[in-house]
Amino acid sequence: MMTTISKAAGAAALLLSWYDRHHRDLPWRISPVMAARGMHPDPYHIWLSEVMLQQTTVQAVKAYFEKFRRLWPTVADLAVADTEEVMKAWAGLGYYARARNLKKCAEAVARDHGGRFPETEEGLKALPGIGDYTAAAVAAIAFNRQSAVLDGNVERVISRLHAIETPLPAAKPQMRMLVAEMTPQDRPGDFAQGMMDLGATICTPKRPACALCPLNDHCLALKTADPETFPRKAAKKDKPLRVGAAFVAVDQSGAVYLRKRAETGLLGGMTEVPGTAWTSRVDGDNSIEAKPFPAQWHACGAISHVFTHFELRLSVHSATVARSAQMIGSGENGWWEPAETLGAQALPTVMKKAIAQAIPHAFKDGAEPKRQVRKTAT
DNA sequence: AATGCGGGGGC
DNA sequence: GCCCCAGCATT
Repeated sequence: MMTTISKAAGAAALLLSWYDRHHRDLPWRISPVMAARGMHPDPYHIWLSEVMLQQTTVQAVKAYFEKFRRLWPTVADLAVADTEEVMKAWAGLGYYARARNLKKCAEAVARDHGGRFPETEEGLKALPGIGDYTAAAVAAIAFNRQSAVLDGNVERVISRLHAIETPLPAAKPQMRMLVAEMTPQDRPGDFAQGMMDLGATICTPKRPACALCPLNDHCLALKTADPETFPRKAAKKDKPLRVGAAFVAVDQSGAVYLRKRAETGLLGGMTEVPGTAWTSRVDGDNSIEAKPFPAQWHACGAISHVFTHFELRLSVHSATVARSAQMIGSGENGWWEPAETLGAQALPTVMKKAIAQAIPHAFKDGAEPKRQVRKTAT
């Protein structure tokens, strides 16, 4: 047992040394050099970046992080922000429950904790949108706590170091124990970030650069097996296909008719154009009752979009509609959005695709997804 | 323990 | 195409 502990401590020292030399420069990060001069990370920045980084790449997060920091410089600013403005700023980043919980969390910190984040894992995890990973990461990075930080990168590194045969997610408790054993009392935050940087740049899913790895002499998978085959994972299910129709109504000024989706579920709280339900049946056609206005609707192709658990194909229809036109059905909570401000709405990517399909120049400055030229929805 | 929940980049 | 990404909430 003592041998195991010493080995872990030696590996941790190597990892920290590597991090000092090879860490990435990120907008929310205090470099080891600056930390040595007494600089501390802002817990608000660490929390904000960690929530954005949940299942999201560093590259995608950078611009959003800067935008949020500019719009809401402190957690108090975010706590009093308009939720709709937060959804607009988050649009395109995905997993929109994160944005709703981000706002709730900021409110809870302001209301229940005097505007300061709790410094313990337990206290952090009690907040909306903060789970095992984020609580440990914020505690370690922002508050120098010796927390075991386990994300997808660390899972890969640990599974290879120990050649863990148990597939994920069953192996997580064992991995967490091994990370806890390896996490140093000194600089736990840098250790966590170092492990994640290692997983992102050296210990990669495909073709890991083992020759450059500071831990290669400790890696059981490298000695006895093929590191690339770790971590073991349960087989994943196939994605079903769903189909539907979307209706892009444009008035004489170029404004587009939009409406708000339900607060919960898929794309919860985000903005959309009217459309049919998305069904798994390819034969049915319920597009008639979903048209928002009586008009000369004309089919203008289809778009395809892949979500986490299904693929969607939407046939897109467009029409020019007088703003005074009689609506079909009732209970619509929609509005006419001017063309100039379309790009600033809380439109998820699939909706931008649909609008761009109907109005090729609807979005300027690269906000426009690639126009898809598919002719049918099947 | 399993499922729902976005979007983009790498290969 | 497939895989993965600094996961969380809910059942």
